[in-house]
Amino acid sequence: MKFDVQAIDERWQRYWKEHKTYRTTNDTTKPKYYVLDMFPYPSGAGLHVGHPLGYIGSDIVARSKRQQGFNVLHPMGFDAFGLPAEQYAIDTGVHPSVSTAINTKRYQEQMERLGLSYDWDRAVNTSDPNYYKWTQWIIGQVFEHWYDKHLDRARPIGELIAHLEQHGTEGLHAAESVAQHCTAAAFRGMSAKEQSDFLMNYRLAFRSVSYVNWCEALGTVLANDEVKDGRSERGNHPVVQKPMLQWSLRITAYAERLLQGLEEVDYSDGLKAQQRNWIGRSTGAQAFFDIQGHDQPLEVFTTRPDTIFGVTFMVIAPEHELVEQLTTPEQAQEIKDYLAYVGSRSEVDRQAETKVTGAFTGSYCINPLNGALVPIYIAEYVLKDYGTGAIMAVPSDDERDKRFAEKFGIEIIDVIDKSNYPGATLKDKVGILINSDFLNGMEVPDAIEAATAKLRELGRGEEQVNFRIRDLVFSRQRYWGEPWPIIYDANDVPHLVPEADLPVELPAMEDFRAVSGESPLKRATDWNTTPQGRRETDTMPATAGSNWYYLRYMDPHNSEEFVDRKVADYWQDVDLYVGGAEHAVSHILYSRLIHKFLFDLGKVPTQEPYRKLLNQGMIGAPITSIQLGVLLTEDGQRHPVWVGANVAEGTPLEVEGLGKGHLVLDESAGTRKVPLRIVEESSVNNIPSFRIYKEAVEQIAQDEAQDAAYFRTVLQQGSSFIWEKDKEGRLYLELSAQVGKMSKRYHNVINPDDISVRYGTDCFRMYEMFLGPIDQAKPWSVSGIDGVYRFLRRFWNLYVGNDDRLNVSSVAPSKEEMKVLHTLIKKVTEDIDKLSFNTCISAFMVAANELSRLKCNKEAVLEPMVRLIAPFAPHIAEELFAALGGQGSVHHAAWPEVEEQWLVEDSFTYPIAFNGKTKLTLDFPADATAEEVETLARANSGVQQQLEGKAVRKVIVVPKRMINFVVG
RNA sequence: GCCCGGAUGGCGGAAUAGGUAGACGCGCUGGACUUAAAAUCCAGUUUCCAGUAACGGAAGUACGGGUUCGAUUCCCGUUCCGGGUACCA
Repeated sequence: MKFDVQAIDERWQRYWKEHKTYRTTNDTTKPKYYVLDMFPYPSGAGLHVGHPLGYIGSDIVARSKRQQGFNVLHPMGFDAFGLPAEQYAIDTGVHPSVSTAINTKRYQEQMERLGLSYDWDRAVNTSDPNYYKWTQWIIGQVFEHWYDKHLDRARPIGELIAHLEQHGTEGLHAAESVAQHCTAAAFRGMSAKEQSDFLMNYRLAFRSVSYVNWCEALGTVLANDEVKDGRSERGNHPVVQKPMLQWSLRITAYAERLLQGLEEVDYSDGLKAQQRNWIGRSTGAQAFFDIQGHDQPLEVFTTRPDTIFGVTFMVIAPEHELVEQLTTPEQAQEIKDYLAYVGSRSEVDRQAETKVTGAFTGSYCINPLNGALVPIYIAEYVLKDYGTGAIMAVPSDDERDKRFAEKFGIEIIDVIDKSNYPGATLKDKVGILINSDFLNGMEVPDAIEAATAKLRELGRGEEQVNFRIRDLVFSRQRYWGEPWPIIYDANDVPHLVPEADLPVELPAMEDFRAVSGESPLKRATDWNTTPQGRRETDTMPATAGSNWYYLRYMDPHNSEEFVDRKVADYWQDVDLYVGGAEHAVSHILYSRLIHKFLFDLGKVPTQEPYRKLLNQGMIGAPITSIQLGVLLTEDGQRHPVWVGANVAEGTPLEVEGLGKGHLVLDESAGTRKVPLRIVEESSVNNIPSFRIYKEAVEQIAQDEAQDAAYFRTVLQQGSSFIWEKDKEGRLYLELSAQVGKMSKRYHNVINPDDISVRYGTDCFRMYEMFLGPIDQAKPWSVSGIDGVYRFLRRFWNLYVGNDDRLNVSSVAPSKEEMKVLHTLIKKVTEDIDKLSFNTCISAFMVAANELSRLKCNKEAVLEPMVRLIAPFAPHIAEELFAALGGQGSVHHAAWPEVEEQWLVEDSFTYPIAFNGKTKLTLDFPADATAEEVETLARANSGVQQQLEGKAVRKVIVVPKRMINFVVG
């Protein structure tokens, strides 16, 4: 048996496929364990080395749980709807379903080569009609439900209609977009369209106006990703915020439960904090300010009602519905200009802005507690969707309000005296009220209560809980997504497509461009015209398919239901969910929402989908660039040339054929990305250096890879190369480099394939795990992979002699050998549990080093080690397991048990510290008491030497830890 | 801007109920084996000072403070890097 990693990989991957080694049945007699990876979007660049980091980690857990006797569900699938495939289709004319199928196939092959133990029979694809039928069904159910705040759950819309018909809105406690009131008679008297519009205010999937990035020149809505500095990334056209009628999901109805649910799940504190902040619960008060000369009051939400006597202006969002009415003729131009400015600003820009901007409407409102006249401004720092889109500004107690007041010359009234709280900032809710009438002398918390009570008493406000989270816009004017299963009748009333008619499949189309903001589906008139009426042409966002996919894996072929309740009762929830930190908020939050909704429908047994969550860190790669400079020759000619990144402006240069001159770096100079694949990395005086060699540049001419075509066009931009010579005399150029995200557009995607082929899959797997803690971001580098390869070789040599024959002995192992084995079993078992895979690899290395040193080839030691390494190196483990006579697959063999008897230590090495500094170590019996240890230590000559001439003030002894003499 | 995370030798990292900082691996240096190279094996490798030598001395976990007999670990502040910021997935 040879250590031929390619042959071993191939043999066992074939075996697993043929024997369906990883098939999972819904066998309810075994305890279940569900390990899930976030499924990938199958992009054209293929799998990169960052993907497997999580996949390998979860695979190790899945395999070890399988060996521990669990029925393990470990599936994989594809999040196949999305923007890039559609953009690619627009660019190339290749239908998204075609490119998606190609990419999906490639991803699956790549994953199979990583030896991941997925049950591919359960694979799902969100763009498959058999899958998205159920996405449509679920979202349809969301449409058919409303939220009862009393019972705290979703209820069928029919029950709401019944209530409205009998009682109107009297006694109704429903989650709603705006406060609505009507009597039973009034409701019954409405037309079908009026009733439908009335109900939209309550439906959990509803239509309303929201803002989108509108690009007039492209005639389409753009993703935030496609907008840079208020302009489209493609074509550099202006982008404005435009209101559009869109479908949304009422996630706000579930805000409280999404917050509470965090208590019962095992996510990191940081992640929980991010979710909490996203939900953003705050307690405060609503307050109504009458507007001078208007009937309607201005409603604000404030967390600091106590500061109401310090209100010297009001700010409403530029999109606030009252802006037009409040703008006086004198201020009309100023407001118009400001609105134009705001319209060009993205939300991130608006919130990130440190500069204060705003405009006065010309109107005033009246402080309900002291009757003061307060000017009303609009400003971009107030967001339309947060609270009521209006704030009462207290410049003395809020940083942003203060800057605004200073800029616009508005009065500042101090209302809080913080002199009793040294070091307290404006953010701290502490102090004594001043200049505040009946609140004077109160502490802030009491004043908040008193002010709220006063507002309530006057009928001008009430205590209120507010959430930062906004309803989730769920419409896209795009082709490549699930069509909304909605048909509008002749009265424009939306109706859900009946379950029997699902899925609503995408029509065959060739042109996917959106025109004048309408979905491309609008042009598929054969498809969108039905006897019942016209179809909704908006599609759903990519999150629609991904927020419930973990349920489909449980029962992937069920044609009656998205998942059988009995099957869901068995699998319950995901025990371990592994995926990128970039999904930590939105994806997790949205699937938690859908899960809770399905729980309300009685379709799933649990309140939370993911019991434990692990975010793997991103793997970065160098983004390398070559410098294009200008050679200004003595005759005044300019020649574009490629120069090393280390060559400075003004350096004298000479190029054969062009002549002498010097380097100029001006606006026609710049840098161009170089495909990382053809770059050589080296280090000079321990400083990493990236170079492109002349050979690589010459070879690019025949290179057929995609990035080669790109690079050929780039290289034409320079007429010559200013090569440098390395110590071997090879010609190269120095490149500049920074570490960044692996992405096709940086040409720095590193594929796992080449590495697996060269070193074998097991080496690649162990190397990725050995890089460091799985949850930390790290740069990719292959330096060090040789060390892992050498380890595997050494591990193999414990079993196999130089003659390539199995060489194990049945002789009973020594105590020392058994200690090595059981130390390893203990460490690896514990560390898998802690998801600390890098330290598992180190432990294997330590054990292999020890056993090599001991020249141990005892089967009683080596056989359990094969079962222990199986989750990490599944191919080599199978090979050795079979050679040792194991039956079946090692991946179904039992996990080794720790026998503590081998781990007992007789003595402990104590560090002896003096004033906290360790000076020497001494061995004492492991069972010695603190007093005995101190006596033994004091008797030691080395200790006495240290203590000579010094007074011992205190001795601290922690048995089996350390000893510290405090001297002085 | 706001929210979250991170920072330890030349490099990836190890060690937290606070108790020997640098396990393991890479790289580098020297040696063995070899005609030679590769592979393999052995030794050394935080920095500075001192030294023929030794269980020699000092400093050291991004930076500045604090708590403690003792801090990489806990607390306060700062800097830099990464992720998210609601239509990339």
